[in-house]
Parts: sequence; structure tokens; C-alpha cells
Amino acid sequence: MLDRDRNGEEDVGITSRDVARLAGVSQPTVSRALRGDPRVSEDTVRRVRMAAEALNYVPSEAGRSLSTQISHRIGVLVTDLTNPFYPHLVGPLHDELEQLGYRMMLFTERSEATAAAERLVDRSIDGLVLATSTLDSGLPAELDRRRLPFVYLNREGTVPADAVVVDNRRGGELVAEELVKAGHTRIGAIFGPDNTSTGRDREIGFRQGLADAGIALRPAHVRHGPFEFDTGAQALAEFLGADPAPTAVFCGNDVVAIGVIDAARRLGVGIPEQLSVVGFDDIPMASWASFELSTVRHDLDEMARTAARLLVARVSGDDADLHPSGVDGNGSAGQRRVTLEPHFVARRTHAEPPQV
Amino acid sequence: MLDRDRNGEEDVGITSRDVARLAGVSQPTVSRALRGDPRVSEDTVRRVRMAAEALNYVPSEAGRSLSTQISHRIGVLVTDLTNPFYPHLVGPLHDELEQLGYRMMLFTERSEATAAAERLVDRSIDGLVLATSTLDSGLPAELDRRRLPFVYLNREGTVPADAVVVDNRRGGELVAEELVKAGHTRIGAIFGPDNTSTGRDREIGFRQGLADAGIALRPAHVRHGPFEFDTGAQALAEFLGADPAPTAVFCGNDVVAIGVIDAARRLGVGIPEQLSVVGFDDIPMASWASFELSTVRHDLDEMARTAARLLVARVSGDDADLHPSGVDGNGSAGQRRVTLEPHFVARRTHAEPPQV
DNA sequence: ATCTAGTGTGCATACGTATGAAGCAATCGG
DNA sequence: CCGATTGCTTCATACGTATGCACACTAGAT
Repeated sequence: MLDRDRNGEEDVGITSRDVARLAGVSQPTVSRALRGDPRVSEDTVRRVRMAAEALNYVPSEAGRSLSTQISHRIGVLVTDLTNPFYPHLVGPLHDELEQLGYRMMLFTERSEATAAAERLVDRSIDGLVLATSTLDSGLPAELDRRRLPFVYLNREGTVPADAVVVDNRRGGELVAEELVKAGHTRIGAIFGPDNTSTGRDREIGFRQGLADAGIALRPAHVRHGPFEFDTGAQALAEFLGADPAPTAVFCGNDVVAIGVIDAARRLGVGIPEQLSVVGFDDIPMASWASFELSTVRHDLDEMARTAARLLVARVSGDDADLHPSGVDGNGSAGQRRVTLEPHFVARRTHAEPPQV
Repeated sequence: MLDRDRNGEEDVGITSRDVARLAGVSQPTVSRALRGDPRVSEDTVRRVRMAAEALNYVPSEAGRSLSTQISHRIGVLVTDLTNPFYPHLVGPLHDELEQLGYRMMLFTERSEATAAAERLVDRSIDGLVLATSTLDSGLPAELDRRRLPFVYLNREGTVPADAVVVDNRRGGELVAEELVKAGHTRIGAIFGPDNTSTGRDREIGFRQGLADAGIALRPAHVRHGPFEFDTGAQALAEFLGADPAPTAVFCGNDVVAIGVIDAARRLGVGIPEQLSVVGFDDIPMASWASFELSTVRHDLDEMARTAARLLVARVSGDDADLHPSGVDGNGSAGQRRVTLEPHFVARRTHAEPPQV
């Protein structure tokens, strides 16, 4: 028996009316007193507080939501939780949202698009973080029509909205520069999906960076695929069959790169002696001794938290504290776009090309 | 301009009254028609459906929740999302809950215990999945007092409730048997926290299994710590300083084991030549070529999904479909307890002890 | 003593949906 | 031809909180 209620009664279904009765005031006064309305006298506040405490009163979120039309819930839409990348967005998102007084509802896009959209616009969330990839769906347009505020996180779409992204083109360039500097000429790439801004921009930047050095990607050394472990594992096998094989591979993100490294380990391919591998994101796993992945770092945690702040500011109509470091100077009433700077991180998966 | 509404009006704030007006019926009739109440005539249903479609009506979840006292939301409480273990619970949980018509709210226990508890019992969720470790907190008791149904997932607590767990003792025994069979006598262990049933039971089983072979764990070869990567990394360093050092280490779960392997790689310790390492859970990462971790497998996916089903059955008062394979025969009205069978999976991180 | 300003509380009602009960019309049996 | 039954719909209201407005009461000014 842990600390039971002294009188053995249950604290279930206690409403503000019960508190009001006990405190000898009206229900609205309870509401005001507990919400800190300055018009309520100190004495009354004290009585109400005591009554609420005695009854173990917790305001009903449903009642509050219906009355205020504010749910204090934010949805987060991701592609696939078991992909090692997403937790590093979802974790910080959760923490920042909680700190801002919002709860997090989690959705994955696996569900039928139409049915899922229904559930998103039933006013049970105040806003939505889009961290998913399939932005070519009609979802953003639908959200726009329903006036449900949303923010792009690590992605961008055609429908205008707040967005927090890395400078993916610059990141791609950085990798190209490093590989060229190391002396590679036969370079391959495993880009992300075409229908993601992330995949597309990294590709553009990478190709541009190579072009600046007079290098072109051979089609046989290029793959596209989802940002998954298996994408990397499979692409490596295919590259090894190419003649000539590439001496370096740029991967759409770290998860893909780790898929490559893992497959290389299985196939006995020495990294970086036989093949240089570079990722993108610098998730914690990239720095494990097992991988020591050279990659492009950006502040994932800050990116997620910024997205949360942008969205909450928009949802709450409070545009004051919208200026974390890195915000574009675009202070207009329109969309905000935060771009984080990428940095190359040299670890142990890239080196000079093998001497033939 | 994607498909705009033909008349340019917005579908925001449409209520059942608007639908009723357009369909020429009363608001309650709209509610009944859309919910499939058999008392509504076919003709009326058709008219209401058309009106709802024309207005792009989506019922307000807040209104529905308030009226029915059912939120169709289930909370999931985890310790830390960025721990590679949890996504493998949260992912399947989300999918199963969605399939059952429930939405998922995600909470982490990082927040202040008291404040967090408040948010859990404000009737904004119908039930809670406890996948977190600190069950010695007062939370389960508080949930009990508030009559908020919950289920233990991969954990058990003192407050009676539905639970889905692996047979952790048996799992610990299995590992002990394997290590003994391989010829190890100087065996170490990195157990989970004392205040988790998971950590405790695996320890009990492991010690029992060793005792059956007449082997005891030396205190210098034993560590306890959270189920995290760093726990394993740090413990390995300490074990290497012991004299004699253990020739095999059982880890509280795979994440810890991978921490050990990673640290071994950094320190140049050969696995399994110099040290055997065994984990627990068989998360997908364990089978990566980079680790090839010998471990104890159980069906994580099924475990999570079963927890979701148990909880939803209890929440919805529907105890019918409560019999997935593996359920204990305990068909009484009390708590249900599902125990999954563990199996040893031999990969490449365990072998005979090194010849001295 | 009367009027004004200010302070604190209660009243009425909104928010959107669901549901028991009552009403109404049509059909049926006697 | 009337009462009973059935089928469909509306009425009234509940759910729990928040808030505009009216009202009561106190204190200070004239």
C-alpha cells in the first residue's frame, strides 16, 4: 500500500464544479483562480488552491481544448521510427515541445495517406512538424487549406511554410571538395530520393563541386534510394561489380553510409584503403569507433528545436522569441526559413585513392 | 495552385451543424448518420454524406472526446528515444495502435516526475504504455488511483497491471549455459539497473545458470548501469584493468553489448578471440556485419504489438480478442501477463576462452 | 448623504459532439 | 375507424472549461 488517499476516495472524475463547491465559490472562479487571473483576490485563490489540492483536481484537457480551441498538442510526422536517423529529430522535438508547454503526437506516414490526413486535421493538434520525405503528396496543400500551421523540418516543399534546413548544397560541395582534394577522380554517389529537397540539394551541390574540378559522375557510379541502411548495403555490392569501380562514395546521409561500411566489412572491402566513404548529418553513431565516419556535421538537435520553436510561435501567435542564432534576416510577416551551416568532419573513412 | 476548392471557400471550422443545415436535417441526425447508427434511413444517410463531403467536414476530436469521455489516444512513456533500443518498441506500438484506431502520444521521463504525471492524468489519453525503466517512482500507483489503465512493456512493477515481458530469467540462464559450454570460467557481466525488473531478472537467471555449473561471478567482474551504449564502453575499460580480466561478458542488453564491442575495437581488443560478448534483445543492429552479436532473441515487434492490444482491449472494455499466441492461460478478469520465450542466437562475438 | 470608480464574483453561454427520451408520421391489426 | 406498433427524426441536454458581461460591494470624493 503506497500512500493511499487518507479517506480512501478516488480522485477520478473530479471537475472544477467539485472544487468550486468545496471552496464555496462558483465554477468560473475556480477556472480563473487556477489560471492566475489577476482579478481574483488572493484570499479566494488560496481557498481554491487548497480545495483543488484536497480533491487532487486536474483540469480536463478535453474541456479546455473545446473551450479555447487550443489543444496544446503538436503532431510530428516521420517516415519510419526504426530508421536510426529519426530518433535524433524526434527526441529533441519532444523535449523542446514539452518545454514550450506542448505535447507531442507521433505519426508515421505508413498509413493510408487519405485516412491519415483526416486524423491530422480534426483539430486535435495545433500544428504539425513535417519531418517526412514524401512531400510530393498533397498533404501540405491540404494542411494549408485547413489552415493547420506546419513547419518543414530537414525538408522543404512547394507549399510555402516555415522551414528549418541545412544548407544541403553547400554540404554537398564540401564533400566534393574534400574528395577531390584527396585525389579521387572515379567518384560514386548514393543520393537520396528525387522527391526530397534534402536528397536533391545534396546531389546538386555535390555535382557542382565536382564539376568545378572538372569531374563528372559516371551513371554507373550513381544510385538513388531511400535514406536507409539497406540502400547503402545494396549499392555497394553493385558498385563493386562496376568496371572501373569508384574509389570514393558520397552517401545521401549517415545511415546510408553506415550501410555501405557494414556491407564493406562483410565483403572484405577495406575502408578507406580500397574505398573512401563519406556521409551526411553526423548522427552520434557516425563517431562510434566501429565506423569513424567522415561526414558533414550540422546541429541536428538545434535544428529540431528550432523547428519546434518556429511552429509554436506561429501556433500561439507569439512572434516575439523567433530569433535563434542562424535565422535569416527575413523578418517579414511571411514564412521564416532557418538555414544551418554544414561543416565537414574528417574521420577515418576517407583517404587518398588506392594506388593501382 | 493545387486543387483549390471550387468556390474558393475554406474548410475551416465546419461543424456538424453546418452539415445539418445543408442536408436539411438536425445536428444529432448528422452525428448518427455519419457514425452509422442503424436508425437513420438510407436516404438521410446519403444526403448527410453528400453534405459532409461538400463541406469537407471532419468531426472535431475535442467535441467528441468531451462527449464520449474517450480520447482514442494512448500515451507511450519511454526513457530516452535516442537510445537505439526504444524505436523498436515505439515503432510497432505506433503501427498497432493506429490499426486499432488509436493515436499515439509520446512522453519521455526526462521531465519532472510530478509535472509529467499531471499531464498524464488530465484525461487526454485513455491509457498508457509504460516502457520506461524507473518503475520505482510513484507513477503506477498514481495511475492506479486515477483509474488510468496502463500496461507494462518489457518491464514489471509492483502495482498490478497487464504486462508483456520476455522470460528474462530464462534468457539469462541461456546465456550462462552457452558461456559455460564454451569453456569460460572467468565470466563478467554488465547488468541493467537494479530498479528494473528487466535488469534484475536477467541477473538472477544468469547467476543461477552459472551457479548450476559451479561458477560464481567475482565482484570485480560485475557492473550495473543504465541500458546505454556508454555503460558498455566504460565497463569494458574497467574490466581490462582487472587482474585477472574476464574472458567473457554478458551484457544487460544489446545496446550495452554494442558499446562494449565498439570500445573493444577502439582499444584493440579482439572479439571474440580475447573476449566473448553476449547481448540481449536481438535488435536489428545486432545482426549487422559490423557487430555480428551473439545475443538472446525475442520478438520485440510482437511484444510491443501485444502490449498495444492488451491495453486497447482493457481501455475499450472489449476483452474478446485478447488471445494472441503466447498468452498465459490466465483467463480470469484480473491482470493479463504475456511472457515471450527467449532463444539464444549464436553469431560471432562469443567463442572459447583464449588459451593462456 | 450621494455619486463615482474600482474590485471581485457570479451568471449565462460558447465550444462541438453524442445520446436518452420524446415526438411525429405511417403502417398495421382488430 | 381507432389504438397500437414501428421507423425515423428532433428536442433537450450532458460533457468540462473559459470568458464577456452584469452585478454587488467597498472605498473615496464631493
